[in-house]
Amino acid sequence: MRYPAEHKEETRERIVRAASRHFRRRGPGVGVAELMKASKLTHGGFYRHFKSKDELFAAAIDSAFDDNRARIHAAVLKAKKGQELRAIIETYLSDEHCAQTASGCPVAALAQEVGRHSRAMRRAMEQGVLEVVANTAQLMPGATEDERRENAMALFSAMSGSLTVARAVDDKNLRQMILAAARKIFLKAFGYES
Amino acid sequence: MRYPAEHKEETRERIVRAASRHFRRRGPGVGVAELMKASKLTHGGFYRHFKSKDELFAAAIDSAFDDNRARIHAAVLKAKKGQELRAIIETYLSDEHCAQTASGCPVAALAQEVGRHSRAMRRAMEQGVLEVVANTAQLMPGATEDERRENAMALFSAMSGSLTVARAVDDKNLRQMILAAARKIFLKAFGYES
DNA sequence: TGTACATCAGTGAACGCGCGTTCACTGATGTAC
DNA sequence: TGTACATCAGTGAACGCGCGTTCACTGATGTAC
Repeated sequence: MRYPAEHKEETRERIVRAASRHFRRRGPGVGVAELMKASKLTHGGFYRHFKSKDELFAAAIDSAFDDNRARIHAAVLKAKKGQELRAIIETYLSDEHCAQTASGCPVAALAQEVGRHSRAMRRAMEQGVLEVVANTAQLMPGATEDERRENAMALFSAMSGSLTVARAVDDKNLRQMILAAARKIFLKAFGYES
Repeated sequence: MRYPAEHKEETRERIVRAASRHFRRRGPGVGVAELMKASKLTHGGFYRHFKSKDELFAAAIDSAFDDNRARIHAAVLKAKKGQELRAIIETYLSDEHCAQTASGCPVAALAQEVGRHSRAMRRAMEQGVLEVVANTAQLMPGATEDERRENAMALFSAMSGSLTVARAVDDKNLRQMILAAARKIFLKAFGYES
């Protein structure tokens, strides 16, 4: 083989990561040519790496959940003991996360389109959501593991809605008001009386 | 004039209502030809009624918020005294609403795409959201009007996320679990201890 | 060590297709007289 | 009351364009000998 075995795999990864950001910022309608250009390649080479645009889209969702996990993980590490859940809520519903769609949560960016797409997409979304839930359940209130997972599920799905609506409105003050109001009720609902 | 003055306006309304359902079910990508076909018309006549597809899309969002208001209003009317907010939460997060994207909440169906569209779209979404908030604020907990509006804003944005995620996952049981978990935390957060 | 050949990631032109939009036309009905 | 004309919502062919995908080709490098 001409290239070291990792070369092709590295290129693929580069395409997936760039595409993941593009899909989140611009939506699933962004074209293959533009996605390849973002990795300094031309569109013709696309099919050496992916069977179809849909295959890339599914891989991009997975990659986006990696970003999400990293964001949450960083927030938890920085938090004081007992304040981990507060840190997650405040990070997820921060003005920064709201402004950074491209590196942000794939649920808040893509879930509505995924709901209209194929089973494969919905499974990619489902798997990502379940992973987040599994990773954070131990931080949730609840007497049983099931209850903690339910709470994690409810919290993340709900927070994604507040982020989505904040991004969908035109007025900047209203956007911040939505995020602030959401932080307030989630902090209260999850035991942080302010 | 050939037709009674209302004829054209009635046709326009028919197109908007059918398009509103189509956009919610299939996304903003659905074509003009298909939208017109849904009203038993051909695509050529489209521009007698709208300057562009975007103009129809904005009108369709407005129309969708009418459906939303009707759904909420019906739930409130049927509710027992003091249980109005419970009725709203249970209706919005019901399996039925989840299954009926076409007649359902436009925020849960379209807000993510709207966030990527023009100012005009975002304003249509914003206005719809503000109207729901204004219409339901008096049912919310809170000492001041501002507080009640904040709570309404937080509740509706958050519920739309849970509905969106429920629709985006593949597994039917998980879908119902998400809705149930969301109903539980919102009922609790808004004062209905179960 | 040097040379001929094989490999294959990446290139860029080309494809068929469906999109939003335009436009010349139709034909049912209202109006003028 | 009857006839010629004007109106305009709706039709369907056509437009330019960008899309996802295909394909013949390139050229840098690894391998064989």
